[in-house]
Amino acid sequence: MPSVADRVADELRLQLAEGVLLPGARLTESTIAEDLGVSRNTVREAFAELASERLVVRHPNRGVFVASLEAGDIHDVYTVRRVIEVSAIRGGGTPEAVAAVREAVEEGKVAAAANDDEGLGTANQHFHKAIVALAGSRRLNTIMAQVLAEMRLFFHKATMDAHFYSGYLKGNEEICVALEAGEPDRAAELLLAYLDRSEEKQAEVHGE
Amino acid sequence: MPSVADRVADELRLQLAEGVLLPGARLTESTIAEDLGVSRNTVREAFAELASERLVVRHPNRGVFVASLEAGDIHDVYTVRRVIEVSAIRGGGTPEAVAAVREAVEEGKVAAAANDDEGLGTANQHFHKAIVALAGSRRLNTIMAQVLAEMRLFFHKATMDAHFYSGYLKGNEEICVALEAGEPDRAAELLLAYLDRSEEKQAEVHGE
DNA sequence: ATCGAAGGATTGTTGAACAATCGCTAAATT
DNA sequence: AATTTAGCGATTGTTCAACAATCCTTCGAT
Repeated sequence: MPSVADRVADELRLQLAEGVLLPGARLTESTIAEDLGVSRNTVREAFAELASERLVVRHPNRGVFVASLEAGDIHDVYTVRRVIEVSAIRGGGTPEAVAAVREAVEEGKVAAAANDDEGLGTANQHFHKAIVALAGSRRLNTIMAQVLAEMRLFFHKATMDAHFYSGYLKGNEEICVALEAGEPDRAAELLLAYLDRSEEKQAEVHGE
Repeated sequence: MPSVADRVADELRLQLAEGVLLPGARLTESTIAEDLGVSRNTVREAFAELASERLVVRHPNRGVFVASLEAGDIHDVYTVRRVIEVSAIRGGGTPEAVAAVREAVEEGKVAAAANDDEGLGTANQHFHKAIVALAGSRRLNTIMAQVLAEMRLFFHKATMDAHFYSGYLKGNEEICVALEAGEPDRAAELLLAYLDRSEEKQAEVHGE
């Protein structure tokens, strides 16, 4: 039974992920409390949760705002991803963990066949989540989950075209094959190149 | 102007770091509110902050308890450290960042000369913080800070002897030298060995 | 001894209140 | 006219008091 504060946080997370709440938007305690039919205090607890995930930033005495990533933040996020994902993949991982990676790749193929852009995006996230899971660390998994949630925030502004995603799809397949072939170092190289390309694209789309 | 909730969180963090509050101990909202002269609601917000840092765990409807690391958690924490620290040191880092590593090493020497065990411990933490800072990522820095805070929690139970720390001291010096010599890969090897040794020791001290 | 039913304590949540602070507007000063 | 100042309104930060929900324990019944 999740607490009310958790449900509020979930609802807000959803709205953030779906782009209902755009970066920079202000979240007023009272209106959210009314909208969701909860107390202001409960909203406050939810805010604390979201703030700890960097999805939202608190300006003391001014309110909380949907986090918006600056150019520097994009590089920072990709630095984290390079460090974590590349290390995780270098370790190889258990057969089950590798199977999960494969599963994410297939999920992407299905979405691509169905022309489901939304599904392609989530499949891609599942792929990277599975990559990190190779390390078998609970803490790394949650760290990665937070980074991915943070990235979803500006994916909306950057709404990349379908070709972009299908490019990812092919790359993921290659990485997965290298992994399955027992060549984690090669997989790591491919992943690294992928991340560099992705960051470049993001920086480009995100302006200046 | 830190908010009251922040100050409460700071105070609790302090007590956690100093071992006033031992792992597994229960934190009752009302008593803490009284002790610190704040509202129960404010204590609640502080708890949310600490929980997000894993210093404390919430058992729904039961209360919050000082986090206590199980054997599995120790391995997990060291996995995170291996991934982040080794990657960070492999990148080499800017001269200023390397200088910060050197500074932490010297800090340790001073503490050792003064027979200051406490100081030796914090110098060691500064060293690893500086290692991660080589990557130049704000996010990685805060992640590392949290991991170190988490580790401080069970350092008390494990109160390692002075010889243990002085062994660290020598290792840190070697790593630093390798870094300064422009051999980050060798530094990474040393660091990795260090972390493995450290984990082993921790697991040993922590029982079973 | 086992099981189950009160009882007490603590958390989860609400609602209302008030001080502190911020941003804005309009008046006042130069 | 431009800039400073003063005041106003709105929102946050914090407290307090209450109550429902939940858990742990104790006590009693079988």
